[in-house]
Amino acid sequence: MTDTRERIVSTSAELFARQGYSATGVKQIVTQAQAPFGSLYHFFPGGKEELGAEAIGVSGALYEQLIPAVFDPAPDIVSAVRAFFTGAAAHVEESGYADACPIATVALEVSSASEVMREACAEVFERWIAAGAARFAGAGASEALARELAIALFCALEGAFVLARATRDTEALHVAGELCARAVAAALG
Amino acid sequence: MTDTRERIVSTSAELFARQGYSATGVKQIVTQAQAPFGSLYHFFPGGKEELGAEAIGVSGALYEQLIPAVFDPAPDIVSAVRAFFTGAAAHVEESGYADACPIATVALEVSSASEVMREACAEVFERWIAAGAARFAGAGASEALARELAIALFCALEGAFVLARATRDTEALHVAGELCARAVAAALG
DNA sequence: CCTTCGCTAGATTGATCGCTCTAGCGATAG
DNA sequence: CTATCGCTAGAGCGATCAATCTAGCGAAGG
Repeated sequence: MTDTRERIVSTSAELFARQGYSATGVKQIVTQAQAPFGSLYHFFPGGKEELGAEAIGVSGALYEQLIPAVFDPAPDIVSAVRAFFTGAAAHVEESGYADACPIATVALEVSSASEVMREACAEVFERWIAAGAARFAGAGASEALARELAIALFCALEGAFVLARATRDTEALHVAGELCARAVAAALG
Repeated sequence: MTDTRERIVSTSAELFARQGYSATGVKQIVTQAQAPFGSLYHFFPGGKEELGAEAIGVSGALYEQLIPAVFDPAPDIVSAVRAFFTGAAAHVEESGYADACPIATVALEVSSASEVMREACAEVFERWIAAGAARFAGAGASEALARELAIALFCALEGAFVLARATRDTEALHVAGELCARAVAAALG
């Protein structure tokens, strides 16, 4: 029954994404995960911090799958970029502006508080950017340009998420997506 | 002696910016502000939430002043955009990656938890974007384009802040700034 | 059968949470 | 002088925090 451990991690990932790290209590996690309290500290002797770092990693791996899921079926890379933002906008709106980036909230919170958590977030972000850069490199960009485009796309998306959640409006996602699509077209056209 | 009230607000703004809303306790605020505990609830009967909303407003007004401070002395608007990002990068690095956007962390945290706080954050963001749009409109952009550019710039900056704080690296700020500068030049050139 | 051990189960710890309460200071007003 | 009132001052409230503790369940191995 490693089922319990998995349930704790995925519930943590969900709660951290919606409420942040500090606002989520370990008691809330085990309750919602329907897991015994003792199990949490059996699987994660390092406590909330160790659990948090793993939850970030799981969330990161899960969201990284969105890249091939959106880019593979797209006719070209510019369409893919556009589809990524419109898809994100739809998902944010459908969740009632609760689910945007599953890492960003925690990343900002722990940046000056927990080195372990900060590094976990940084690793996820780096992986996302590397995966994005690989796409742009595959579309003909030099290695340096591909990384720059991936970083720019990441920044536009994360920033738009912040604005979307605060204002309850997907306008920023559409504006940022359109601008990114045009920038990619200009750089690779 | 309205000095005490002011000290509570500015200390709150500082702590919320660095640690986030949930992780900052009211006791920590009054201790650091060297204010009596009772004064907090005298000035803010609504408690932490009322104080938080005001602190966000103060932070927002303070940071809005950076727009004229950077754009006014710049020779042209493209240089101003570039200077804004390099200035932000320098400030983030100097503070040991503690001070980036004073609102974003809180905005993400409270988005699904406190409507009062969420609206306070949204108002600040809207004000920033309106101020930015006014600059672009003054440089010849149509009203619609000016707003789009301001939103894009906001998103790029906020996203770069997220990445910078997580990775302890200003690369994203420089990449995003350069891309924004080029986008503005292309749109207004 | 019995021992071992991974895991469950939750009571309990001290600390801290946001907040309420009473008491009293000090300046102003009558 | 006394009364009023804005503000200071902090003790103390119940609740909740992350974390530790002991106790025991149940399947696997001998």
